[in-house]
Amino acid sequence: MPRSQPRKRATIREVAQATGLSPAAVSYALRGLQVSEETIERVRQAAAELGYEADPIARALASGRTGMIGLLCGSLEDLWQQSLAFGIGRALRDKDRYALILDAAGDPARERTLARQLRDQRVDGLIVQPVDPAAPLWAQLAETLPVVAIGDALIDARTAGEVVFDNRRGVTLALEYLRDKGHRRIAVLTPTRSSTPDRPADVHVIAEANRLGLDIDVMTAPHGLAATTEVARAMLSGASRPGAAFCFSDSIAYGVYAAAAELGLRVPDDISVMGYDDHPMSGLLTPGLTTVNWDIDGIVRAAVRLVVAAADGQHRRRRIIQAPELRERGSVSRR
Amino acid sequence: MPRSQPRKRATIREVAQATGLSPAAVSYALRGLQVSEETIERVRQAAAELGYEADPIARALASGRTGMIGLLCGSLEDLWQQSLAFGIGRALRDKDRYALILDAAGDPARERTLARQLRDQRVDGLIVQPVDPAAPLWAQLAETLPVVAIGDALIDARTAGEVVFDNRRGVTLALEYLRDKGHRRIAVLTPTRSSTPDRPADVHVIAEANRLGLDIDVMTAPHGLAATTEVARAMLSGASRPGAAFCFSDSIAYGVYAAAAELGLRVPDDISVMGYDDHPMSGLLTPGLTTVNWDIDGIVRAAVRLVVAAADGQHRRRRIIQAPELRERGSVSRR
DNA sequence: ACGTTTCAGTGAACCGCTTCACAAGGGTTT
DNA sequence: AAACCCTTGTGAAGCGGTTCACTGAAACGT
Repeated sequence: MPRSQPRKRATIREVAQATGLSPAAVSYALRGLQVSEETIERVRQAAAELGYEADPIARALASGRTGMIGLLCGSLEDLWQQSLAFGIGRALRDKDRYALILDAAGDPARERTLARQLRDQRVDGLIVQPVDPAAPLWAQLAETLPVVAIGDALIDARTAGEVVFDNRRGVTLALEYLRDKGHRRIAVLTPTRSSTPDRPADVHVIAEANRLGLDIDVMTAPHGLAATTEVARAMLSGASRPGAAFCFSDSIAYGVYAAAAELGLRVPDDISVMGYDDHPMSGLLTPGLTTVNWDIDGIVRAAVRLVVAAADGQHRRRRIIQAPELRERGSVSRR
Repeated sequence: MPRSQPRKRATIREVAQATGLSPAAVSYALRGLQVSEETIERVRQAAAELGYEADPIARALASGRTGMIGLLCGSLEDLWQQSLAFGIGRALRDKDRYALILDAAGDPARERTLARQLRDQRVDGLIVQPVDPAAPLWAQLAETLPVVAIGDALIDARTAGEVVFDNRRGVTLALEYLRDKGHRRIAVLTPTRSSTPDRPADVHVIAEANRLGLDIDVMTAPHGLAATTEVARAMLSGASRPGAAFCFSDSIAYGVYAAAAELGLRVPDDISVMGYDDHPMSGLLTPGLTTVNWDIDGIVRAAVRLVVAAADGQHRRRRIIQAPELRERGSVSRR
């Protein structure tokens, strides 16, 4: 049947008419509630014939739920976070839910705006990897909406769950490894964050460095390969080049590789590099990037499980701690 | 002011009450329509005081528009497509619009379902990188919704615009390059697609190979580094290893690198590799991946410009052809 | 035989905004 | 002064579902 005009969609009222039922009955029937098996079948039939499918927007307005889960990423410029977002999107889809993915781009103000927007969009739950975990907004949101935080778990609120990176452990792993390899002077490259300069991970770095008697020099790198490369270039061509660079994400480490290549320096002979994340590409570089591995699949599963459970009304409120592992490849030399 | 209860949001009626206007007037005022400057100001004031913000869902239901753009990706497992999706998301945000990103995961059936869902979500426009460009669905959708296609531009419909990859040219570039390097026996690795086996790019490969007198062997690789590596491993350890592998995406080429490393083969000495896309990581590998570069920023800008223009009612209906460039690095050896 | 419970289904209000048709008032034209 | 327009604003009807309070009939217990 050719359909010259984009015929208007069938509404619930038309299905009601076709079946001789009330719209209410149809509404119930389609959700398998309240009505007899027989009616359900009859309604299904009619709906199929009319090509009826409930309008998600109208449904959202009336019921206050959308079936969507908001995903607010810290910065999608980071490749690992891209993978994470993609993984969560896929895991949600497997649970018949959809992710509304937004990117705070490292900006706390934007993060707040987007979080509100997500709430206004009536997402049934929110997974957030907060740029600013200390924002009071999270507590506010968590009162009305299941919020699952991924990260340093500093959200001081009744979240529906938290997937916590044991960054203290991750940092210890990395720094002890570097120390054991004989490194003392270490550049630490952390992602730029407009606010929250005293992010726990950074704090751990400083504390651990003190404990281990390391001489660290913290510098921040904006997101994006080009920007990171620039920072790395400055670090590498400075008067006194450190022996090792500890990068707070594999993406940043990639920038160090790029800068080193430009300057004709070799990894790890001229500069040792450590990453943090373990992105799939890290194993492909030459030399392979030695890094701190977080079980990304585990994180994805945990976050999705928590948020979906909470959205379905089962209160779990669990805190799942992610333990890191050192993934030794070849980017750190003995000194 | 402490807010123990998550006080209900203000509605337009309350703003109307506060200003002594009708809800209609408030609605107009907030959008700067129909009413006097003075009233607009007064309404703005009151809205700010009440913390009023229009409910996007109600607005969508009443007006039929959401401000969102749907983005339907072919397969987000591909790193280049991840970058593309991320880029489009960011570009849209810069235009005060939001992307609803969905992933067809290479499955035409899923693609159709998701496309319909996007339409039902009342997206104002749709950017799609179709898995199955021949599906009649596109024509249907395009009648009621601005659709911008990215890819081989085979969508036979009144799209709002198309960003076309000149794959013929890209393939020619790659294969001529390989021929000039003295390669004759070439493995071609293309992404698995459940349907549309005669994708134009593949067709071009065959045609060009014939023209150039190359001996090609086409094999398909599922998405994902692990799966790709497996296919590459089979290719590399087969009885008669080809001299070069032409991979239809950089992601696939990464799999070849991985497999080669596993098998102790060197790129390019034991196997030459060519990619297609030019993902940022390709320059960081050792050796750098020689590939066909598509201007990803240009694609992002073009797609976003077209879809936003169409969503705003300006009919452009342009077809923008993307010309590829050969990016020579070190993964192909002279034979 | 009668009151009570359960089941299947109904009607209407509502979710919060937009938009259409129309009206009141003031300014211009003829 | 009548006729016309423009501007600013109103009232009410949607948009397409959900949900609450309720009804009529059948089933049940005694």
